[in-house]
Amino acid sequence: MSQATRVNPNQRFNIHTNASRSTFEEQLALLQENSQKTSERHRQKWARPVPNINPDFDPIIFQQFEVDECIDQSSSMRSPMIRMFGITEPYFYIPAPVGFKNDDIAEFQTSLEYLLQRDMRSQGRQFVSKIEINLKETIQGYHGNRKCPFLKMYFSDTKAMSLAQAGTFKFKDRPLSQVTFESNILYVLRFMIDCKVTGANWIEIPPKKYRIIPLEERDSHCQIELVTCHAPDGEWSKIAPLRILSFDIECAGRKGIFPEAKIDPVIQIANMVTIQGEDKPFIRNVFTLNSCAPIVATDVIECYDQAEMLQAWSNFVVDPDILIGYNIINFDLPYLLDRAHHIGAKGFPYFETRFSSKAYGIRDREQKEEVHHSIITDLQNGNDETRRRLAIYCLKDAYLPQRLMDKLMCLINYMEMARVTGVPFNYLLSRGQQIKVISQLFRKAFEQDLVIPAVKTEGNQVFIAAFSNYNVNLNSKPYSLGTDEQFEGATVIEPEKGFYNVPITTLDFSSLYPSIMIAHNLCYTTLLDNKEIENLNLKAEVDYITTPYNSARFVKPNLRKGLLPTILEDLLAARKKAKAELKKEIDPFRKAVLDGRQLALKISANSVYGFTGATAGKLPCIEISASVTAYGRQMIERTKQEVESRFCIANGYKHNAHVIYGDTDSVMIKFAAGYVTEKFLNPIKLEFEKVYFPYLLINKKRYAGLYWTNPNNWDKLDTKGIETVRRDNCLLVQNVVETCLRKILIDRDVSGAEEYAKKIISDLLQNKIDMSQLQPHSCLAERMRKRDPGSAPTLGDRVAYVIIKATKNAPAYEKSEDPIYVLENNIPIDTNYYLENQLSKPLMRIFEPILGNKSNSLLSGDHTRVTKNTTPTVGGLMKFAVKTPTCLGCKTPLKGNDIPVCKHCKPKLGELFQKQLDVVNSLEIHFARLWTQCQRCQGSLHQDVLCSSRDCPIWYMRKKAQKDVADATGILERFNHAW
DNA sequence: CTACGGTCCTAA
DNA sequence: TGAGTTAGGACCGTAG
Repeated sequence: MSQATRVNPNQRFNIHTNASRSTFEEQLALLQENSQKTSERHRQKWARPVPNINPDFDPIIFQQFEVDECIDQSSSMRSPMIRMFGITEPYFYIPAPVGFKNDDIAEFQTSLEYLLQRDMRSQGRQFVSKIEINLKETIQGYHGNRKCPFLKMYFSDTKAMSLAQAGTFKFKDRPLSQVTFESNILYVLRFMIDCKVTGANWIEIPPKKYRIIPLEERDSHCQIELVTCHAPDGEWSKIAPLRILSFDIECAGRKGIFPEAKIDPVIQIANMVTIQGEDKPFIRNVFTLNSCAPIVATDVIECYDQAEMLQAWSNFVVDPDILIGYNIINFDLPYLLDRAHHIGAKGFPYFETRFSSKAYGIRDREQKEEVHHSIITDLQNGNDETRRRLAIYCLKDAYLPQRLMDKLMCLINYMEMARVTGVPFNYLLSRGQQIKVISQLFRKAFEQDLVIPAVKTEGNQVFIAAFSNYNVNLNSKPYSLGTDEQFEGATVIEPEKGFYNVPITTLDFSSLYPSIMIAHNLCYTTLLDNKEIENLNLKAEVDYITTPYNSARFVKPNLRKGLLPTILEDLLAARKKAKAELKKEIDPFRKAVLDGRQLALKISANSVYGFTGATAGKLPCIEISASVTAYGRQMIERTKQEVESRFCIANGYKHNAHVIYGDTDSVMIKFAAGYVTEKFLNPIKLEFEKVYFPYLLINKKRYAGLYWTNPNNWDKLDTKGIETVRRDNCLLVQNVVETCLRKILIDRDVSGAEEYAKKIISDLLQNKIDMSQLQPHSCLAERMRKRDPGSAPTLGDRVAYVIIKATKNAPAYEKSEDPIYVLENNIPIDTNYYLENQLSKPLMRIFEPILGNKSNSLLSGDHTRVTKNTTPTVGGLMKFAVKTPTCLGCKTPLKGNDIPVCKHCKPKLGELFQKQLDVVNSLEIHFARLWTQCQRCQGSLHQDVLCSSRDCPIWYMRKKAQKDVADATGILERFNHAW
């Protein structure tokens, strides 16, 4: 097939896209009245070439990204339809009653149909399409590999199906099994599994198997009957040239009030469209309300009416595959939709159906540099030059190449995940981990004629499906796990805390839990109970194993190879393959794809264990998960023993090995004092792949060390669980701890680290630490700071705050204050609080193992006795205290602000004036420098600074510098009264 | 003052 | 058709 016949992925929206394209063109004519040239350029750029394909000769090949479910309105059946793929009918299974024959189907179907029509309150329609008998096996438990008859029941719609599966079945007045099979799987996923479609794979529709639907028939039935689904390997692991629309909006908020869609207009929308794989955007434009001066390499679309602008934009957004932008899910998109609704802009319904109903997105907590709301309005209300400045700002937010690249890599990882697990792309964003395991489980089960029960949970007790065909107790049997109980997890070896200035060897099991499941054949399909052991006359150790968890028993692979072990083997093998290919690959983009793939495979393998242990989940099996962890505990314990008993002086080695720590699947080993000899290295060469040297072991799950994988260079500073990797600490703590660790572990300079820590403490007590460093820096705080109408923090949100001085033992809520307020009102920060409550403990934890008792001097030395230039305060009353003016020479209180000095200091007036002038000058220089820095960050030296991001450290410094200048100038002015 | 439970985040 | 697991440190507020 030729390149020309390959169709863009969005061809899947044939019906809708064509429809919108016609209105798009209509509305373009409208737009042209305003800006003919520009819109013409747009149309040419945006519109995907309508491919000239002939259904008789050309196949359609595309990478599908979305599979969804809708009702086919045109069909008299109102059939459910998977868009672009065709029609499939939902179904589920129940075990057939004993003795059920093909002849019984008609009678059964009639009775079921009757019940459904009654319950659906619809007499004329047929709900049960078909019932057939299939030989299947339940996934739950080993039953001697016997297949049994199941009734596969097809329905005309999903609602009827869910009604049927919730009801009680009867046949010839005998109640049937309450347990249904495969009735609780998402319809879309069901379809994909049955058709062997995986997320983001390539679909090929051969010639003559489709037809191009004329516009006037665009709602009619899709005629595609046969498609080829390419498994995502080799050639078909490629990625379609996606169109990525990156955009940003600006709203004209009222002064000091967060913009609300009902009131405040959208004034600009900047857009960039990039094709994946190309480094420059091929469309760069900005829609502006009112006139706007030209911008280089950018189409400026001037609109003179709010509704017109929104319409023009919604028409512009015909066909992107991916939308990105700062917080567009939570702010930009909802705002646009609300606004369009409010002002009655036309053309949004289409837009709405595509982007609002399924609003899902990759969580994006980046901080946008904000233009202050009041400034936006001023710029908007200015002339076309000021609006141009705003537009440039808006464009800058829409396009950041690095961000684009990051998002793309992220996208690739997701895509690989979709392909590996088989779920549609959007599930990865909107669903959890379970669905991925379910998808794989159903796929593999399908191949082996296994059916999966829809388990019912009652409280915390999970009931296994039980039914007559297997002669298992018809009354459901609860798991051995009682209500509220948790199963035991992994072992964490008690750490021998301390600083190790010797190489610490680490051994770890790769993919421990998956390997355990494979090695011991742990699976739903291999789990045994007493009854089956008796029935099938199975022999312990010969036919089955008993795990260390409550004597759970599983048959050996020769009787039946478990489904989970098969899935895991496939995943691990695929990962091995991906890693091998990754090693050979040179092209960076394909490298990233492969890396994403191997990562996806690893995560997939690891989440199988979690799935079996999810008591509130779809198919929990504590026998499996608890056996896995029980084996794991045995293994780590044994590893410790083996290492210590084998590598010891008694066995002819030079040193005794000693396990100083271990967690779940790893052990850290110290080989006595000093170095490790060559002779000793040899026999366990492979295991020396990873070494920490030096190594600081602080506590369980808390350590840091220099990580080596080859003897010549260290790879990285690895820190686990320490403040540096935790997001709930303020920046000051993170930075200090990080720097101290680097100095100690990399530079091996303990005293340098001490000095550094002392300097920081001294700076802190002298108020020299910038405020942005003192704010809690958790992701919750960021979430709270998101642009959010009404902007009042909801319960549970964390607010940006700093701790200020208040009366001793004042409750925390009296001591915390908004940083902006603090800055503007000169409220003293409680530096001691930060030292005692935030900095001291983390620092002590690091220095204590190295310095012992000496480390106390860090917190009590001379550096802590600096003069504190803060005003003493009395709680909240401080706000009302009137500051008494003092003499600028000797600080004696004065009667009024009119004079600068007392009479004793009057002779020094000139000298004091000069001094103050110097102060003002140097502060102004400092301020100017920060100003320039902000301008540089903004990308231009010729404009005012618009940024007021609360996260930017420079911003706080600048704000503080500005205030310092103002204060110093105020003092200077007092001299005016003297002459 | 300590003990304890709740919250948050991380290790694996 | 809502949700992977357990172990565990650090911190905070409160009960006693």
